[in-house]
Amino acid sequence: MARPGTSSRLVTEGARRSAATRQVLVEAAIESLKAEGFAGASARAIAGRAGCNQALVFYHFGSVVGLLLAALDSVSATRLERYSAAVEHVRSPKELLEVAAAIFREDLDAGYVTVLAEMIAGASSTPGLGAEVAARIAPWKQFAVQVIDSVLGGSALGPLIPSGDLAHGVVALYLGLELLTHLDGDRVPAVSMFDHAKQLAALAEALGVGGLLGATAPTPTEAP
Amino acid sequence: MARPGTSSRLVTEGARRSAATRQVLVEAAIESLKAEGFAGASARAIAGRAGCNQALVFYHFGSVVGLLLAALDSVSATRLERYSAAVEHVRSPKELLEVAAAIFREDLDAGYVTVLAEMIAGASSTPGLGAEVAARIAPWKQFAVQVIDSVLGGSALGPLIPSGDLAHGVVALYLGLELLTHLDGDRVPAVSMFDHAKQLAALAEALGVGGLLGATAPTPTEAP
DNA sequence: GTCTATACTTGGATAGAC
DNA sequence: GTCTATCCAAGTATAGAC
Repeated sequence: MARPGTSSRLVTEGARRSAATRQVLVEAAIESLKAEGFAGASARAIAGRAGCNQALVFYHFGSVVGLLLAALDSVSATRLERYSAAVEHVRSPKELLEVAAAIFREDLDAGYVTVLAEMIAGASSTPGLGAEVAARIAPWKQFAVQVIDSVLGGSALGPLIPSGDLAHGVVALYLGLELLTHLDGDRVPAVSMFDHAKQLAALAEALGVGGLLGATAPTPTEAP
Repeated sequence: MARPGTSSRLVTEGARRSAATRQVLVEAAIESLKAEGFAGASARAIAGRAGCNQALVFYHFGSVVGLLLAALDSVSATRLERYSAAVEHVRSPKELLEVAAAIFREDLDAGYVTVLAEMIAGASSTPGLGAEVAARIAPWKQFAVQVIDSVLGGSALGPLIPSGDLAHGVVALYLGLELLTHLDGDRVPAVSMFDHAKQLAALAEALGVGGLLGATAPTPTEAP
């Protein structure tokens, strides 16, 4: 058993410092990917932002790519947690679009999806990176499938729209919008697009299409 | 005035060689962007593919970025020409989706849009590149607006769906789908998505929604 | 116009002092 | 664990021979 003496305290001290350094490096890597893209996210650039030495990148993460993947992991975990909380009480497609618009605005302002897009685009240049990135995108698509199923699943449209395909399209649209917005810094078109989609959903709900969409869908398997 | 003698012949010969070299460099740059992405598209890598010397990149295009922009110009011109020819006889949304699906498959197989996506993602790393790339994307969006207007313009849905926003979304979706497809080399989800969209369009046309979409819309301003 | 050779810069990665 | 110093590879860009 470990005594709560000097040796143990020292080990804990070291681990704490190490974790802190890893943390600032990951955050600096995220900033670097957002500001300078994959091609500009060098060990030196990242360490500069982190305010620590370039050699630490390799000590803690083995390689620059290793750090970038850790950054992607971090963003992915943070955002998926946020998404889950946001859609928890969503029931109708209209509500979903409203929540999605708000979340998207968040992502746009914070540049989270840029990290994803840059890693995907940069994956071409490093052998083996593609698979790593693909594995980290899978949860995003999985989450989209789950949400779409829970909102459209009980409705008449459910069988017509394969959630897998729709989720693929949603993730793709998300990536594309972020790329375009980041390019000229003009988020107006993207935000405007979401606003009009919300209006259309509201209109569809008001018209007879509401029945098709099944605004309040209880679990269909429950009734005998 | 230039005589059609030896001197003139020599000038023409030189110009011909020059144009040919520029051409193979541009094509090699496209291949390089497709295979190794922005980060991997160096002067050496491109010249290697082109089978000529690395110094020629700088002689003909001033810089690597200059060549990459020329490659983007080439792809953009080629594709827009192709798109224009393809949609020439399109009248209904259903027809448009069918043509779009076929064209998209072409783009996917040939990797044309990858060039665009890589340049957008790579623009973050080079100061000033963003504006150059943005200017070269404008025609794509402009084209999308024009097609959407011509297909939906005369219908009842026209005023409900702002073509500018929709075009922005279409371009974004196109970019995102290409990124995802290129990542794992699996084009099935994207193709499947288009197929289902086609089915939905056909369904909507068969149902009463056909009136809304206005399958055959003559120019409304013609009748007094 | 094209090539070779080269100067210069940046970046990945490691060794060893602290 | 962190820093300094350094090696080496790769990339941009230019000068000058052909």
